[in-house]
Amino acid sequence: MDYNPREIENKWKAYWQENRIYKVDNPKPGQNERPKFYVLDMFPYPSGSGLHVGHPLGYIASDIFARYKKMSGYNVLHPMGYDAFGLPAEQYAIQTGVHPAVSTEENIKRYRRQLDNLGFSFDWEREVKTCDPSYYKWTQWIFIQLFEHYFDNEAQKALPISDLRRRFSHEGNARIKAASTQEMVFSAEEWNDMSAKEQSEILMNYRLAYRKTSYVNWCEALGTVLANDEVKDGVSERGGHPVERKAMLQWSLRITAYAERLLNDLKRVDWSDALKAMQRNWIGRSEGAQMFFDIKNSEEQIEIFTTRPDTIFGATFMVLAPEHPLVDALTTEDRKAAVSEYLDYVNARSERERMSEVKEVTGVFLGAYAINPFTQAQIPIYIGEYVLMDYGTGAIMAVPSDDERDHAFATKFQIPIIDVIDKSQYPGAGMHDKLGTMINSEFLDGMEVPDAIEEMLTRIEREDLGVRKVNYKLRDANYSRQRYWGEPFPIKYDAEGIAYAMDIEELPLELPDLEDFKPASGGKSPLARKEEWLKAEEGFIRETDTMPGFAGSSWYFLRYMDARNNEEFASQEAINYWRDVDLYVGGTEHAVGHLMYSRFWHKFLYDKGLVPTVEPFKKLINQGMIQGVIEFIYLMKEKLDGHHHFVCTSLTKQRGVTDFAKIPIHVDFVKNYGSDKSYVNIDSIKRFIDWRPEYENAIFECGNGLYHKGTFKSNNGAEDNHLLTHSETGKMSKRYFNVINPDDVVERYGSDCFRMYEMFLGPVEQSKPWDTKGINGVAGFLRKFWGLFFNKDGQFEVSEEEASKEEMKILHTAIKKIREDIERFSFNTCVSAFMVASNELRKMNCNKTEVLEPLVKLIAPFAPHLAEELWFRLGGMDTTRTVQDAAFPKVDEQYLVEDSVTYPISINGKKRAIADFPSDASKEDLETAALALEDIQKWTDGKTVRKVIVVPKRMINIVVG
RNA sequence: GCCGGUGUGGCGGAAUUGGUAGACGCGCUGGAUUCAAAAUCCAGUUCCCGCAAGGGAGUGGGGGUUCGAUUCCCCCCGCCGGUACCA
Repeated sequence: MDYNPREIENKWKAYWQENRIYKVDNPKPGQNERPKFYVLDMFPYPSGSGLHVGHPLGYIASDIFARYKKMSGYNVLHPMGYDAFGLPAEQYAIQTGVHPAVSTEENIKRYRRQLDNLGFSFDWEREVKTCDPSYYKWTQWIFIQLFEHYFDNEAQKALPISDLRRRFSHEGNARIKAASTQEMVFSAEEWNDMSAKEQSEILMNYRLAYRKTSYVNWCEALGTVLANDEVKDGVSERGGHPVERKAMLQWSLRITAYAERLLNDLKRVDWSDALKAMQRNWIGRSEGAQMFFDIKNSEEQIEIFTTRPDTIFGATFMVLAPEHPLVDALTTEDRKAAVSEYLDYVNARSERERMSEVKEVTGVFLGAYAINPFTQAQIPIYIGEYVLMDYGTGAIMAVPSDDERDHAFATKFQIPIIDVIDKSQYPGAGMHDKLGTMINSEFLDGMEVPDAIEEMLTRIEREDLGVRKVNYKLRDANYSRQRYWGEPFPIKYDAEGIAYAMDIEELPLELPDLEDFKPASGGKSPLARKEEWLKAEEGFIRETDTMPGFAGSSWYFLRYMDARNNEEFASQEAINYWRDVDLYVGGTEHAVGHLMYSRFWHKFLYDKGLVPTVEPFKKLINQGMIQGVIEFIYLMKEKLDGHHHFVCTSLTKQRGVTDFAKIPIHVDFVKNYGSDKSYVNIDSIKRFIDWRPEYENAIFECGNGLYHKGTFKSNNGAEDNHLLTHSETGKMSKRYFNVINPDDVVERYGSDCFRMYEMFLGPVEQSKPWDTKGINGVAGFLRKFWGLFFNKDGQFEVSEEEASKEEMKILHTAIKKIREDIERFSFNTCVSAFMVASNELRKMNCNKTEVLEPLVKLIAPFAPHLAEELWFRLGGMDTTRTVQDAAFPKVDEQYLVEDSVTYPISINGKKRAIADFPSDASKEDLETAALALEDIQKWTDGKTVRKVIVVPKRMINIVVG
């Protein structure tokens, strides 16, 4: 029988499903001797366009690994679900009126069908959907826990708000070191005298989930605020809409409290350096001093943060952020008009403009002066755009001699510049390098910069001018979205506006039905229009914002451990069994968003004693993107015989020619596709236009001259009906005719072939283009592999004869290679090893069970359907339900022992001969034998052999002079 | 700018601790089969010189360490990703 993937794949998919082959149990303690292994994929957002060919890359890799681990004796958790709340479904609802729940459910069905098509070993009985009330009940529950806890900086962990309340009433807050929004000091009496409202406002400063007015990223087009990681280059990551700064009352999560732990614990995880670097960057730790500057004729002080206290003798002015609270108070009468004009200018500028015009220096003098605490000099105070309100203290001491921005500012406003560091000893050092010798700095003169920094920090603390301080770029995470399709906050407000968490018994707070999904007026969520829902309880109103996309995804990996639990987010028994994710596979786009929030939530749950591990994801692999190949033709306009012709050109920018058209061409019309000689001819362009008439204009009517349809000239001027095409690698997109739908590939080649081909493309972590033709190689391999089990008449026929030593060597070489390569996630070389083994066995006409049976087990993680069919035919099903229950083959080293070794023999490092020598030959024997070779004597004749290097089983190198 | 990654045939890529550079696959060339095509099979395929035997060059460029470097070190260049008034 010929290899017919469709037939066998459908058969075994049905069998797996019926027999619940991939169901995974949570064993009772002591019940299951097998060690656990948790393999997780980042769950997808079920978008309307379905799964594309790049998605499955990571899923296939993790599926292979999961199956391999299972066959190696592990109890493997390998679940899948959907990140199902999100903006696209809501925007689709606004456009079409289709309820997000409906479209999301449809998309999920489609995703499921596509995933099933690829033969994954997911345990679907553990499926989670973040939009399901039985799931988001626990998202809400975790939010309440965050609301009910604060972060104690001494204990370096989260503690209950009730503890804090108790301590306040006994001792005030002077001795409490906790992460807080605003710093203030009160005594126990003061606390006890406060109204409930005042107390609640103070507690808000401490809660890990808290509400405050802050400048947020407001996106008018999306009608919602966005988190920092959802904004890229001043526009929204989704949709690319402009984002502006706006002060709003918002929920936030105090992730900054965990900054130090998030940074330090990166040491404990096995992630790529690139990813760790991204997280480190995002956290952005810097050490320095927080210090106060007095102001001339004022009681106020300006608090600044600096990493370079050593340069303070060069601080000749100060700059505040335009939003700084002291701006108004410090502005003198005569400067009011100028300052107000500047503030108008700043407010009118979008985030985008501010970012794109970074180089331009703007600012205005407030009229006030600060006192440099070390020189006692009066230095002018400015406001300027380049100082950001939400980093440090929103104010800086400016040292124009050692900071490019301060320098530019000082130059523009003609402020004195005092050199304080002599860098002449460090010719390569830049302005920001902490190198040099102090000058013009009184007691620091002559000191090296690092020593001067330390000396200043000590003095600042001793003289009570400030304190050592660690600052982070990481900001608290904005947690409110003015949207419908997200988790409602389990929060209600009383008449005074005090926020209360709902009781756990009341959860989930379900999202009510709506007909109209447009945002409500005043930048509010559409939920604000749903009055009966809003005022569900006497005297209380609900929060109308919903939670952001990262809420549900910050803990889903824990839910899989016990996905159907209605009493807890997951039972302690389940969590203590599965513990953490051993292997996590997903894209880099979540490097600072999801991966940071999940770690934060996990650490919080760890503080609460609810999870046993400090980090949720032990090892992480980022799969690369699968790109498309885009074939373009370039047509250049040229006047010939009074007509304009389009002329093919390989150099689009030659001779300053700008009047050309760059047309993407469907690969079906390209000859020699993928090579540098690929071309289209006129006939195929005509066919192309028949097929896509809208392209006729693009091809024949760019420019406005006359032209001859179908007359082309090649690059060298000769008449030709060929047009060279140019390939580029880029995004898969409909407009480039290069989108590959996995379903189509599976339809034609089968899912085993698709799986193996995606792996064969290259290293999982690398981005690479999809090459439509390359798949034939893998398809051919699978046919040949299948053919090993069948005779010339197409009958299944294997032999029980004992396999030869050589055949066993082929098998065990493959086992060794494939085991090692799976362990290091090198799946492309695994496929290659299968090809080598199968080619060699085919040459030997080997059909011995002794070789083929282990080979079937070996390929089972990669091509599960094919393996299952062959396993069944070999009779393996008599002992196991499925090949997945069989043990993954082990290497028997005895078959890998060689009698002889082929040695390359080099003269002065250049290979000159190859010879076989016994593998147990001594170094001396090898040397003698090598020197005796005819091919070698030719090179040594008349020369002195100075040295012979013999590396047993590797090579021999002869040095002659 | 800063941080990280990466650079190997016509193409995707392999070379795991410094030890035969180019595994495996695509593409291409030639042959077999066929009325023909597809498919399949066989052989070849880094580049240059040469009928061949053989020789030379070669892993972005330059230098270094070494008997020996794709691999280690220094400098430079290109590409990809992240980030950017972060004080």
